Amino acid sequence: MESSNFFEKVYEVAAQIPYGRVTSYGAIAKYLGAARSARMVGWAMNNAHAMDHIPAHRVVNRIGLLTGKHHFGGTNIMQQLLENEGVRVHNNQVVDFDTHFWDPAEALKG
DNA sequence: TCAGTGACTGACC
DNA sequence: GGGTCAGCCACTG
Repeated sequence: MESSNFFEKVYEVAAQIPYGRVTSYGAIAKYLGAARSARMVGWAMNNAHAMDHIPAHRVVNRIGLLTGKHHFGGTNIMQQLLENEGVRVHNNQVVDFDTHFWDPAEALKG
């Protein structure tokens, strides 16, 4: 509701990741003013797993590595989801990560 | 209640 | 240039 909680904000940011784009845990954490709490973003994503409107597969680590793919119930579900959106993934890593990178600080700045 | 763990990151050596 | 350490905070046993 008020999104006063850190997790709530993480959900809102993650939910606004455009189609075919990806971002990093640190980027979200930094946008929320908690760059040191990138782990919390990861944990939030784990909780976001229950959220249907949270594209957690669009959130990867700072180098575009699909570190959380094992949390999708499958072995390469996360990769398939990204590839389905036009995001090339190779060796569990997003290809041209810098090109597909979506910075919430730039898109949601205000 | 205490201690360990984790979908990370930046700094240090 | 690559490996290691510490910090961050919530959840579980």
